[in-house]
Amino acid sequence: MDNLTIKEIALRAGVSKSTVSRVISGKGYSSSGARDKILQLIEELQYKPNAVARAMVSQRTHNIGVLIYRRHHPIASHPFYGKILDAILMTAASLNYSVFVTTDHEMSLRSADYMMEKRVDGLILISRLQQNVIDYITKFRVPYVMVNGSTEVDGVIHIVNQDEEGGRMVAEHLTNARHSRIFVIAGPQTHRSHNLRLKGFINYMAQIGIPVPSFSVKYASTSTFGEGYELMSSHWEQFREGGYTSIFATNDMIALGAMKFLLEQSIRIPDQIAVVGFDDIDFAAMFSPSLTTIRVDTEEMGTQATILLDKLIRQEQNIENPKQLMPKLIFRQSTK
Amino acid sequence: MDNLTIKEIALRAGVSKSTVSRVISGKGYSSSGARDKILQLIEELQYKPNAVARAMVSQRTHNIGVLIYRRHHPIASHPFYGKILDAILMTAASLNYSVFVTTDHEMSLRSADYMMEKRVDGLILISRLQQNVIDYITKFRVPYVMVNGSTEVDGVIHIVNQDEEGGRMVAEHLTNARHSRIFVIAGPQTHRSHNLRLKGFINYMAQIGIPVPSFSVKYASTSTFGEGYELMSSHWEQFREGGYTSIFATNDMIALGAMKFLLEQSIRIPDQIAVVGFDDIDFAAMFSPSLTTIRVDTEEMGTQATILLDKLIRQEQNIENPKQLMPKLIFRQSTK
DNA sequence: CTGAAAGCGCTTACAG
DNA sequence: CTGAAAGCGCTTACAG
Repeated sequence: MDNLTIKEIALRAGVSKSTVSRVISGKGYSSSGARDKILQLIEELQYKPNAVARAMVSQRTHNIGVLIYRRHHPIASHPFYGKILDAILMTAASLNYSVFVTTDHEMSLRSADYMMEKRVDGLILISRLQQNVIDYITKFRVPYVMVNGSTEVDGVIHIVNQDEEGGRMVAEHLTNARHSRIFVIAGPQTHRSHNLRLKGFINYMAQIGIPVPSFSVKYASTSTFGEGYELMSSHWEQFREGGYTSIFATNDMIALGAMKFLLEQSIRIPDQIAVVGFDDIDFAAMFSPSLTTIRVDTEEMGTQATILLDKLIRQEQNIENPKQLMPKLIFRQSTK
Repeated sequence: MDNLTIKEIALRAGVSKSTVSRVISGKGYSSSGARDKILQLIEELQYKPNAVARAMVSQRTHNIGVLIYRRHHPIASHPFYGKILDAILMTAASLNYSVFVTTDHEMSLRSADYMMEKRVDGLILISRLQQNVIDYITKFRVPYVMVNGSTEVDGVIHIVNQDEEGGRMVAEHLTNARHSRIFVIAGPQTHRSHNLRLKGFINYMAQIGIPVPSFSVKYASTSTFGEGYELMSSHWEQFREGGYTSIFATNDMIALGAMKFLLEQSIRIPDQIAVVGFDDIDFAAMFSPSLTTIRVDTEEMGTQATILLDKLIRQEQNIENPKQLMPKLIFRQSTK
């Protein structure tokens, strides 16, 4: 059995390819006699229209590409970006798109190149995309949306969390619980979200008259578990002498790394030290003690991104830039 | 600027489309004069060949599809399958394939359908695919490989871990540390890996004369953290009265859930109870205490799968069925 | 209601 | 070394 084409169906049904095409698409007229026979043949022979040929003529592939940039290894399996990807996958399926997933470590233009050749209908760019990539993609006039990117680009749909507000929430939560000596571990400040989370936190503290001294803030070069552990370990002396009673880390991975170190020192959390993270990755709830954190609605991010991209692709008018997502405090054992 | 095609390049270079096509592909002759001019034009105009048109004529899309089945939500972000996916993504890129990622909750044929229409060059099927899906895919003669599937199908390349051997390793590790009262929490036995892990464990115990009584084995209906926690909680009385000194769970998620419960009861791990999991997901090392487990080489699984699929696609002769991957004991705090 | 023809953007023999 | 022609599997006006 060779590739089954519309031609074969037409032959067997004793009609022309045009007629077959019409009944498949449901557009244009067809006699019920022809229709029944063709439909039956399709069922019987399990004919599937060739999407490649369709894309060729319609100039629409019904494919979208997801480009995720991460310097380090885990990508799809990343506890935060993976969630966004999952939501994209679900939503894309419901809108009848297939999705190409591409990861890029070097942020070379190579992965973008692929997408251009494949002629995807649109692109979702996740995480810290560099300007040259954005320029490049723009040049090809492919519709795209950004999710949790590091930069704001004019006129580009960019789906982000209200990170500054989240930072404020942390400060509020901790100070309400009478903490005033708070140690901060901040992720890479080149990334929009880490930067704003820290900013929101610091501003609130200043406002209520408990300014955060700069020596209380340590900067991590990567937002990883290992880095959280290391930073906590290397500043342990300073921490004890400083009389800190709590820690805010600008993401859960860093917070969890720090907690691991504390637990190994037999510190009781939250009795001796309270800890707050940010993101609400799955592990945050599973860790023991579970981690109080600020939930970022990753599902909504992925869903929104896909829906908006679809609108862009269909050239819908008046697409409004999405509102920034509102984060939410998740109160767990680490501050209870 | 409209879509830039080979026709436009030919026009500007003052040659025919055939010639342009030849210099792009590098096949066939071309005068260096023509070549230089064409190459320059391509560079200047940033021409990208349309992959859809290419696929149309070559009957090769250079796309592969990854089909992951999970009954419950997390898919790409799954700590185990996500890792396999990452490895596939990396390897596929190096072999010049783009990858469609599809997830399916209902294991309907719908997602398989998409793949057939898109005419992917091949498919990677992950996790518990049902027979009807396999039959369906087989009918379309699309090359495919299975990874960590639940069933063995004759003549199908199936990449799996030596789970039975892994189960044996756990038994050996625990008994070497003088544990004889071992409580077992086993994941769904319909899944090949959970089944074999348990089997390997039980057989070894029987061999060395410490048979595992059936009341010491509890079955989880899903292999999740929540289920591990619940099972531990609901059998806590029995556990204490049984004088157990250790736990083996057939995957890390279950083990971690059980540990979380134990820690909440202020049990000291491993002093009072030792715990061993299986998989070595990232979180196993991060948990406090870190979890002793059997590492499954997910990276190798994904890499192998992709390489073998590529061979299948290129119709290479004598492709040998891959050896089952050897697992490895990772000795951590939970049994130290 | 239906068929012939042209075309989507490429590649691949085949002449020259 | 190069160009004209046919074809990959569809869809879409356009006649009839």
